[in-house]
Amino acid sequence: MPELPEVETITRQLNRKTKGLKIKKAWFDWPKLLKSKISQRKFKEIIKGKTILKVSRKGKNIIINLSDGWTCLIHLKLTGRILIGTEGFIAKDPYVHFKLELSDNKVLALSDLRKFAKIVLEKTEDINDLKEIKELGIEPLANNFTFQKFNEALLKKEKGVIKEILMNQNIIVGIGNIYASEILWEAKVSPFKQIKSLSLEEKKKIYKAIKKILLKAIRFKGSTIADKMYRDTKGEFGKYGKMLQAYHQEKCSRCKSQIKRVLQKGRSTFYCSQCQKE
DNA sequence: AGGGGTACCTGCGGGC
DNA sequence: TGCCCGCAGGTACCCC
Repeated sequence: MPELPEVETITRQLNRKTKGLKIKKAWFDWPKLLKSKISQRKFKEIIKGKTILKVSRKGKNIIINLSDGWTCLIHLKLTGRILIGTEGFIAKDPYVHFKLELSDNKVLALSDLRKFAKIVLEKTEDINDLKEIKELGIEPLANNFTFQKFNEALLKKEKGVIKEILMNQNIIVGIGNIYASEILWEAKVSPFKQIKSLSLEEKKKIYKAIKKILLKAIRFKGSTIADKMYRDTKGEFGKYGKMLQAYHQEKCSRCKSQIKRVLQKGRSTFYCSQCQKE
């Protein structure tokens, strides 16, 4: 489900609503969610009484810095949600598998229909050595995300098509299946183009589209599409879902041609065959 | 080393 | 109605 705009929205809300609060108790009913080497019992023991110092994002990972040198990492995968509210509000969601009771008597919950989400508890000093963080590519919202940096990142790969490269978290972080299609539509570049065959002009258009699309999607609090799966921490929809130009669309708003759907590496790609010629 | 296939899960909508 | 199939916003791991 969540790509950079959704995770960024959730992270900002989490930081605003839970920074400085204490964790009274941890609860979960799906132990496979914990991917730490730490046991379930130990996890509960460690997290109890910790203060939430800061919540930030690295790629699609939510990073929760705790007191006493501990950090909790959450990845929402396809159907994960973070909800914050009263016990009554949380109880309305049938897929809650993890809860933190907070010192303001609100609950921070992780809901996940498909149970793919994961939680890792690690010493803060070791967090950057985790494989899910260590290998991450460039961050498109960072100040140092210049065209130069983007171009260098693309040079990491000699083979492969642009759509798959945009989704490769080891090259550039945060872009998933929806925004890859949206970015290439905006840039008017074919998703089938081999990385080596891209002109400088095309790479510049993709670079601009990445910044434009991701920032705009964040302004509208992410994309909720027809399945209504994505919600923010209040349970509200992301409004960018209604503004998508390619993903699950019928017609190109620029040239009125049919938007086509094709499988790439098992994932649906949407593109305009007129605007995005190879 | 890196690519392909598959596993991890549940639900929904469409076709027969 | 019911069953089977394909599809879903993402990795992670095994095998060659």
